[in-house]
Amino acid sequence: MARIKAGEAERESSVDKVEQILQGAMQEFLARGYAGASMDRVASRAGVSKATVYSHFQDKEGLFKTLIEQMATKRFQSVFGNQPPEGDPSVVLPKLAKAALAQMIDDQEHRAFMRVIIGESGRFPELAQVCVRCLPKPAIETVTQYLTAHPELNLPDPEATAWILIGTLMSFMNVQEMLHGKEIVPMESDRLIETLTYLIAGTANPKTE
Amino acid sequence: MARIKAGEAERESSVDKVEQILQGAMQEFLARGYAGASMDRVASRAGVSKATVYSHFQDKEGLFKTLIEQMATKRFQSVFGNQPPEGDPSVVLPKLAKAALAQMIDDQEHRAFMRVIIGESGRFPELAQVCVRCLPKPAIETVTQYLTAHPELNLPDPEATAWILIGTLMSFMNVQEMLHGKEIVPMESDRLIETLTYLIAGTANPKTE
DNA sequence: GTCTATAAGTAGATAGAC
DNA sequence: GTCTATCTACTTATAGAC
Repeated sequence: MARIKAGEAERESSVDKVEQILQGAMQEFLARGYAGASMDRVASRAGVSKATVYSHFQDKEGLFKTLIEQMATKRFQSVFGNQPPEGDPSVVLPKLAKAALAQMIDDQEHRAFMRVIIGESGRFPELAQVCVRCLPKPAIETVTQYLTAHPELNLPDPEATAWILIGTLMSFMNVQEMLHGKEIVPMESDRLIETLTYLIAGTANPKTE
Repeated sequence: MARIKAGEAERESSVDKVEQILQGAMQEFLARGYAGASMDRVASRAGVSKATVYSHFQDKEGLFKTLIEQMATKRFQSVFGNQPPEGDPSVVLPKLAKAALAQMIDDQEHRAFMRVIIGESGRFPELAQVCVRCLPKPAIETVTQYLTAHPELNLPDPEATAWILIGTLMSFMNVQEMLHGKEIVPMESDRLIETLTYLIAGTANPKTE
C-alpha cells in the first residue's frame, strides 16, 4: 500500500482513535471492573499506546466515567421499544415482559454492564444514578402510563403496580443469570410472566365483581 | 502488665488472630471490592502483619472465598425470621415484607456485601451461588410454603407468586438504595407493600367470584 | 498526535530472624 | 506463630523523541 500524503485512509486519526479507546475500555472495564482494569490493557485492546489514551482522557476515572455515561445513554436506553404499547392488557403485559427479559438475558454485554454498575455504585453513585435514569425509570414510566390508561383493571395504585412488574423482571434476571441461580432457585420465565399477568390483569379478575 | 508465662490473657494467639484477620478482611473487601482490596490494608486493619495473614490463608483469593462463605452462612442467613409465619395473609404478607425490607435497607453491611457479590459474580460464580442458597432461596421457599398453605387465595402458582413478592422487594432495595435511585424513581415502600398485598391476597380479591 | 521509554509507587507473596 | 524486610511484577501517569 503506497503511502498517501494525507489521504483519507490515514485521516482516521483523532476521531476514530477516541472511538477505538472507548471500545478497548469497554472490553477491559466490563471484563474486570474498575479496580481490576489496567490502562495498559485498555491501550492494548484499543490498539494504541498508553500515552495516546492519556492524551484523550484525563485519567482512569475520567475514562471510566465517560465510557459508562455513553453506554447508559446510547447503548442501553430503553428496555422496551420506544413507542408506548397499545392493546388488551392480557396480551400487552406478557408481550412487554417477554421482550424485556429477552433483551436483558440474551445480551451478555448488558449483564456485564449491570455487574460493574452495581459493583461500583458505592464508589461512583452518580454513575449508578445515570443508569437508573436510563433503564428502570423509563420502563416504570411506560408501564405506569399503560396501566393508568386502563382503568378497567381497577388497580388502586398503577405506579406501584408498575414497580412490581419491572422489579420482578429485574430480580429474575439478577438471581437467575447474574448470580447464577438457575439451578438453585429454578423458575420458568413463562410461569412468572403468566402469574404477573394474572395478578395484574386477572385471567379471572373481572373488575370488582 | 506483668508478663505471664502462658497466661490466658496471652492465649488469644492463633484462634483470635484468624478472627481479627477475617474482621479486617471484611472491612477492606466490603469497602473496596475484591480487586480494589489490598492485603497490606487487610493486615493493617486486622492489626497483624501481612505475613501472619498469609500464614493463615493461602492467598488473597482464598481469604476472600473464606470470608464471603462465612458471611453468607453466618451473618446474612434468613431475610425473614426462622419460623414459618402464621395468620391471615392480609396481615402476614405486609408484616413479612416490612421486616425483610427493613433488614435489607437498615443494614449497611448487607448492602456492601450484596454490591461485592454482584460485582464479583462473573469472576466468582460459586460465591454468588452460595449467596443465592442463603438469601433468596429460603425466602422464596418460606413464602411459597405459606401461600400454598392458604388455598383460599386461589393462586394458580404459589411459587411464581413468591418469586414476585421477593423479587419486588429485592429490586426495590437494589434501585432505591444500592443504585441511589430514591430521588429519581421515588416510591414509598408502604405503597409497594400495600399493592403487593392487594394483588396477592386481594383487598377486593374474593376468590373467583 | 502518537509513539517509546521510564519514573514513582504499590501490588501479592515469601525468606528468615526470633 | 508472628514479626520485619524484601523480591518481583505490575500499576498509573508522564517526559521527550518524532
